[in-house]
Amino acid sequence: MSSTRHRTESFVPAVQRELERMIAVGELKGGERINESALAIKLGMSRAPIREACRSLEQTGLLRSEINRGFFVREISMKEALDIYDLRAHICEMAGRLAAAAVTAEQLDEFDALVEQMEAAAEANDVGSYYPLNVDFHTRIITVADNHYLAQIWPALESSLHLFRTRSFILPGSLRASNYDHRAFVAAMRSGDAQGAGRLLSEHILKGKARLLRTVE
Amino acid sequence: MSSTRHRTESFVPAVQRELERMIAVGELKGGERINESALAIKLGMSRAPIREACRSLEQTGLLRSEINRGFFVREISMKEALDIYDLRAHICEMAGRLAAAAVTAEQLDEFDALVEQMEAAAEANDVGSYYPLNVDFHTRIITVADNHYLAQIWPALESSLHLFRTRSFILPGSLRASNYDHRAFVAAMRSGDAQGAGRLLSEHILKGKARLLRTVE
DNA sequence: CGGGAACGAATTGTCGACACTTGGGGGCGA
DNA sequence: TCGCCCCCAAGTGTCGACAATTCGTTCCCG
Repeated sequence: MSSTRHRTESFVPAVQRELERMIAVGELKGGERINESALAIKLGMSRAPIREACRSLEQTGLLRSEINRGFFVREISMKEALDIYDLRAHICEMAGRLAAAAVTAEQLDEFDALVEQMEAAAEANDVGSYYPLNVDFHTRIITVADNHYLAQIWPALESSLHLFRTRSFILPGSLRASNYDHRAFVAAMRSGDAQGAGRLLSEHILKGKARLLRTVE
Repeated sequence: MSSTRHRTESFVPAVQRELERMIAVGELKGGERINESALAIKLGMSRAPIREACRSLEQTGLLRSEINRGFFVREISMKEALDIYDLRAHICEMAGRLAAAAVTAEQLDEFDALVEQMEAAAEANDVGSYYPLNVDFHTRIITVADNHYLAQIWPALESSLHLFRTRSFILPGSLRASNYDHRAFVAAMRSGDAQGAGRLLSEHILKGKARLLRTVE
């Protein structure tokens, strides 16, 4: 992105990641407009790759576009956040089921390792460590499920929740409970209980939804 | 798109629709490369909006991009096609359930009207009429389900099947059977049986998958 | 003192140009 | 004859520019 590395990787994916990061971290807030020129200068490139990246993110639901006004960080209503949880839960039922049927012994060990890491983070109430591990855990399930289109739509559901400041909804006390679910899910996979694994994972998401609802009241 | 209508609608959505059409109709075939310059000339515009539209379609899964080689129409393997059916079926279970719970009397009548139109097309073995009606029917279910993210991911699943020449898989005889499912689904919605509606819709998709499988053997 | 039109700055949507990369064909050596 | 390398055409990735549009502000009129 700096200067003279030519044509070995397109700018577009980099911009895409950068925008996702800015949104996830809160540098860009819901409803805010993307200033293409300013971002282009900041990243040391022209507006063309910026706009292409924005088009991508528009399709994933992170941005929206208004004619002649450019791209805006999408704002997500409470209803939409709950919509996402419902859909994620339903999709996870399938993902968990497929993953349980396809998971290998090595993968199971990797899941165990992740759970242990999360356990440590949960004990320390270290949300900053827990969060990415949690994302990794769920992404890995999708990967193991081995359904191309499942993997394709997952990022949209995952990243859109960033619009809602997900982190603030992870109450310190809930980390342990959340990881308890993970452990149970892995156990179900290990025992070959596909149906159960799917159900557990779905319920796990719905608990997250319930936590969200509780924080609003 | 012609000449001097300025800035009342962006070119990008138009290009997007045009590319989708070309793919659906078969003017662009799986694996084929999008020649940006040629398409730009053909549509009477520069390459910028073309590329932005391609980025969008890349995200939806209709195109893929290779560094320094541009955009290609995505090819879809048999496994991926079956993946889509599985995912569609699972998602439709939810969509049907939600739709049944939210549908209004007027909407039910609209569904009935659609079913009648499809019935006529089925009787006449007119796949060309049946197909868009069928797409409309399912899209409408998603709309009625009223889950924003459900509606967002649906087009990707819907359009990706175009890559597989869906039409050829609609065997003449299957139109009636397919519409029989539609009728049963609407009936379930009307009777307020949300669970049943979801199940019926899911099974309806799985029958499509089964038909696809049968055509290969 | 308030509302609205008109001006100007800021920003988007699109364009044409250019450097670089890729793929293919012809020529050269073996 | 076969294989390799070089060169060239085709085409992408990115850039800078420009017209059209939006937004904020000022100014005018009531």
